[in-house]
Amino acid sequence: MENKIAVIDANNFFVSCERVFNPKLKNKPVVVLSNNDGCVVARSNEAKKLGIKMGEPFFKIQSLVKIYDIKYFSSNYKLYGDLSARMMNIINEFCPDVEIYSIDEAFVNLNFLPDDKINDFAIKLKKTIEKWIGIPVSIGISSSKTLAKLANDYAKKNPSTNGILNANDIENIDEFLNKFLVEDIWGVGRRISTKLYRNGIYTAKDLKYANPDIVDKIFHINGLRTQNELNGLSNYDVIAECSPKKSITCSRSFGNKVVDIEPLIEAVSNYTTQATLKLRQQNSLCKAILTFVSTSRFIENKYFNSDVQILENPTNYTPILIDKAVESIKKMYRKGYEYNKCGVILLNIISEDDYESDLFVDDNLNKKQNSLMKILDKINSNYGKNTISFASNLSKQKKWIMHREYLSNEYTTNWEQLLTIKI
DNA sequence: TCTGGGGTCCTAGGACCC
DNA sequence: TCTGGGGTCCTAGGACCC
Repeated sequence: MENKIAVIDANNFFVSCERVFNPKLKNKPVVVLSNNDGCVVARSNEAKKLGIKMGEPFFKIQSLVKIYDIKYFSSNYKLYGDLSARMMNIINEFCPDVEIYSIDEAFVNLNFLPDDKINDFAIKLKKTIEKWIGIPVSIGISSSKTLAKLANDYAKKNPSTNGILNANDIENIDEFLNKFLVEDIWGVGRRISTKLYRNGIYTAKDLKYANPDIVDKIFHINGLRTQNELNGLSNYDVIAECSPKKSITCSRSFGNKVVDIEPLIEAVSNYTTQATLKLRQQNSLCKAILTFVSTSRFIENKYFNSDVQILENPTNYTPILIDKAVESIKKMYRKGYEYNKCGVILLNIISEDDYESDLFVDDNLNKKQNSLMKILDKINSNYGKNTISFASNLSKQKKWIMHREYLSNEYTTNWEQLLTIKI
């Protein structure tokens, strides 16, 4: 029996989320912007047709926005995160093994179904998601993740499929693969594509039959895996358990340029607070913290620096990590630059359970710190983020805070805003 | 004026050891 | 003073994903 993997992927997810609570946006060109309203990160099909590219700076499309009356929104991650969770719950009700791959995408294992039930099952799943939460999805099915992604891609772009394609049903799979350039394949980016083209490998079909030695030379082990997957041999399993993060990043571009050290310290303290909360939520400790500062990439007077601090003992205690990050900022800060971004990355993450306390660690102190953090997390989760926060996070004029001028309401997580919906 | 954020995996090369 | 080769660990950087 053939292996059966499906990938379920929301169409233009952020835009679709905005449309759920604002039906007037239907059939109109809509874009969603990145933090600070900088770039376009999601586009409706109508906006795609106008030639707006993924990642395009918003200021560059101003004239298009006016001419075509394009609607635009800041990223509303609370709303998108909530709708994503609902979508994943529905998928989970249908399938035992679900791998949540990204905010809008999941791989599922369909081997529990007989072959002749697959298509009806996919239709039902798609309809249920659309009916219950109003998000349109596409479904691709095949014997490997890579082929399922191609099937999904095709289903999304070709209305005749009704948004679902089971590649296991395709009679002439080579003909199908010949429709895709190598750069359309999951795991093949721009750099590798260029090298493949230079070697005469243009389409997915070409890569399927390419000389493995050449593939290995330019694309290494991952290339060979992708090649296997194109041949229908699954090299990437559906991994249902969500594994703890191996690194946790928190960084933002600033709303305004920053030249003094104080706002940098304030921002980095804030980001460290957010990152350590995530660390505690997955019951982990980290052994190191990397802090970085940078100016814009697009100006002459550039500066980038990063600094790693190894911790004496693994920890998830916010004050210790803030101290380290602030120390790094002080070390890296240079006068005369216009900073536009800083951030922290928690590294060498281990599970709390795996940490056997060191002979020299004051175990009592550890326990006190732990319970203090738990109380703080609880209060902040019950009474709102930043009900209690750290001294270095407090300031009246947060110059660095990001702009989100065109934010929609948090309809699903804030009931007061729910009442403002106009139908 | 205005150009995102958060991840993972792999490789090459250096340091070190025997 | 000369100096091989293999193994391991670590880190920086590259490439990719959404």
